[in-house]
Amino acid sequence: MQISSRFTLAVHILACLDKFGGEYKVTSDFLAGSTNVNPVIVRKILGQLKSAGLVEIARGSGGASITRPLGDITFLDIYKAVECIDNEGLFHFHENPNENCPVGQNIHAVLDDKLERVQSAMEKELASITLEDVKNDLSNILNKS
Amino acid sequence: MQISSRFTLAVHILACLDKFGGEYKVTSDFLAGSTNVNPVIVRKILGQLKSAGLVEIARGSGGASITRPLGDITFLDIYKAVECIDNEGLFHFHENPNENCPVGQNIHAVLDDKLERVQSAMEKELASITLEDVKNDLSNILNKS
DNA sequence: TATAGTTGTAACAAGGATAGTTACAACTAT
DNA sequence: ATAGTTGTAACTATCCTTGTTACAACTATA
Repeated sequence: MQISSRFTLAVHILACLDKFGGEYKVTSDFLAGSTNVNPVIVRKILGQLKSAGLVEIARGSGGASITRPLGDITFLDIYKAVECIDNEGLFHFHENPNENCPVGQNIHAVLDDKLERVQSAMEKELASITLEDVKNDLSNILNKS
Repeated sequence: MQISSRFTLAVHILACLDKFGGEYKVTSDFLAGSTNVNPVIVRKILGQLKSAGLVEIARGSGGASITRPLGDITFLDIYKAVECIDNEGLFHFHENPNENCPVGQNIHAVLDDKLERVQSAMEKELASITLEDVKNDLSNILNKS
């Protein structure tokens, strides 16, 4: 099971908003062109980013833009915005282990803290990367060529 | 998107193999009873654990057992055994970003090392937990009651 | 050797998520 | 008033997960 492409798509979109925001009006059609993804999908993701407060979108006239300094937007912010695992954790438990079995009765309690540690490790790393890093690395590549 | 319940199920199964292995013949039906999951699903997971060298299964007569000391089986071993992400990484990329766009052309190169870091952080944590930990924590709970 | 219990696997179905697409009302700068 | 854009509903195809039935292959043991 993989994390959906909405995440990389969202990063791609945000990178475009930064890169082209000054020069062009960045609409869902514009972004659909760069990502090669359907404009409606782009709008859905933009909507999620907006709900998370990461972008604002001009109704009617069109065009989106980033609301915060790039260094203040982490991959964790983006991940949480587009990946709908609100109350659920990263791991999916089998539903109804047998309460009459000493293992089945306690497996949840035994695993919960361990799975929590794994999820935290992942989120900590996600939180250590910002859009600023993406911008810098992209600039380096573009300047070389 | 969540990691499938095959993972927690596999840990549950391995915990049962250790707990009941001396006393009972632990068959897929037995395990289906503790996990409350269909015996065919149990057999599939046992098959994956066998392919990974973590268990051996008695054909014909029935019953499975763990092949290694519990401290030598990490959550990462189990994760890799049951989660089929062989060549693919944890993150799923959108397929065909526009090669004519400076962002689309380089987004993959820019993100790859960052996503790799996230995946490594998660796997490192998975590798730090063993079935020995599960056994100990389970014992502690059972002794208290 | 015949039997009974078990494994391995195929085949199918239901359910949920992803991703694509069309369509259209609502909105707003010009 | 218009033209371009957003937000959203509705529908589809596809994939993955999980559950289920069915049955051939296997082996301990009676």
